Amino acid sequence: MFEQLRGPVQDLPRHARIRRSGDRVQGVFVLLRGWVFSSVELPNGQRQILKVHLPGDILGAPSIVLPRAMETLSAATLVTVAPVPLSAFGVLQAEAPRLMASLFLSSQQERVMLSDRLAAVGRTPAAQRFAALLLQLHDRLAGPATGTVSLHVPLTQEDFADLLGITSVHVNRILRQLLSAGLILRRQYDYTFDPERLREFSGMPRREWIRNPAWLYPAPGQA
Amino acid sequence: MFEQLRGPVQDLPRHARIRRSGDRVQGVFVLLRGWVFSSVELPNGQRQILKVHLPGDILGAPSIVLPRAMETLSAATLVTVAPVPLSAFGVLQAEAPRLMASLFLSSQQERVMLSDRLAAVGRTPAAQRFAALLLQLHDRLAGPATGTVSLHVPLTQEDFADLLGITSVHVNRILRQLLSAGLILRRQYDYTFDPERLREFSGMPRREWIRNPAWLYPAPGQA
DNA sequence: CGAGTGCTTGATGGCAATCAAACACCGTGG
DNA sequence: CCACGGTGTTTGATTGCCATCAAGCACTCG
Repeated sequence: MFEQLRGPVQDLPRHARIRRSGDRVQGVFVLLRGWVFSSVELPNGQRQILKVHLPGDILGAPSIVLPRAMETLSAATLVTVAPVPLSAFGVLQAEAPRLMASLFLSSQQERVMLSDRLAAVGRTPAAQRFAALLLQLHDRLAGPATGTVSLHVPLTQEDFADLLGITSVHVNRILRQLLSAGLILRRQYDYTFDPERLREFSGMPRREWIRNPAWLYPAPGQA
Repeated sequence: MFEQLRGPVQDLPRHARIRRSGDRVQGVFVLLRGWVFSSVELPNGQRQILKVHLPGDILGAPSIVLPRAMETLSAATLVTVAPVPLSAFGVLQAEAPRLMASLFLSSQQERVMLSDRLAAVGRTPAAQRFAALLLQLHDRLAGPATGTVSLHVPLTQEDFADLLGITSVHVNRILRQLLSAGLILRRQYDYTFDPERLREFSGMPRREWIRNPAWLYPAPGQA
């Protein structure tokens, strides 16, 4: 559906700004390839990364209720994105109400993830948040798994710092702490760990998601 | 619309749990009177309050994508609430697509507010977050104002602590710091301050909201 | 009038920030 | 070919925000 409504595809290098905080909101973007950060910049020059977006994600949706964008969208890797104008939502709303309901649901899912982050940043030490971040990335990239897993995470320690709400110096100390505790292994940007042990350490609950709620898909096959 | 779909009204005393984290999700609630906290509980027994809900708010919406509730809903004051079953969303989706789109928008607004909180908790000292909290409550209760304003906030310092992600002891020290700096006045649970000065101190941007986006309400009067 | 709740203040300690300085790696240009 | 700046990583020393522990006070309520 979005494919018909979206604009021309663009390739952008790492560190490129797809949209800056404060820009007039023209619409949203669809991420087709690569990783994108959505972040907030603070008056003192620091930034807090709100979310790492993976391919398939819709970028910049929260700002559709604002005249000027709240978040900066920046390319964490080489990326491919496509713009989607605001008018697309008008089309969806009129012609695909069920898809609109499904967008509503996915934004609730985003609220759950943001809430978990808020609780973690407010209440748990940085080492546990780092563990939780690795786990969450693995879940989103590969789904639940058992036994030791490997994960390629093309993020610098500076990126981790902005995600976790700490400094890059401290990221390094924590990483070293997890390495010497044997909780993770690392070679370059490849991380290896046991999800079970890491989850226990992180203290984060495992979340199950309802994919097709009964109220939206009344009886399988009738749709 | 919700009035037709909701269940019987209930009155609950302060500290009552409307729904506990982990409960099976039956639906959402509408808050008719009083203040309600939605909070997450952590393994170590601490809690992080995600949001203070004011009358008119929908409670527990994020958990509709989960089999078991993520947030605990607890009464901050004497409250009146009414349950809304999940099936109500099916009715809305089928019969009131525009209302569904409007729910989608308000959940984006919640994402913006959560994002601001996340950035604040991750990146700013507690005194500034306290200032931001007072401002946000004032904006939601009374709308933008100029000159000195007064605000009744029926929250204990323990409540503030769980909202800000600090301890109640530290809330007290920060409150005293703001008082002696002349940024706020307080008598009992009534706070008086100058929004301009407090906003400058807090470092939070002022947010404008789009109420009726063109794509949802194409031409004023046609709807 | 004792128990509970909420507020206040002091002393001490820890997690993480800040400041500082190397080191490795890489692409560029003289 | 090597010098060079830029980016990213690593480690040490010091500082500061906030947690923790502790204790006292005010107020309300059964």
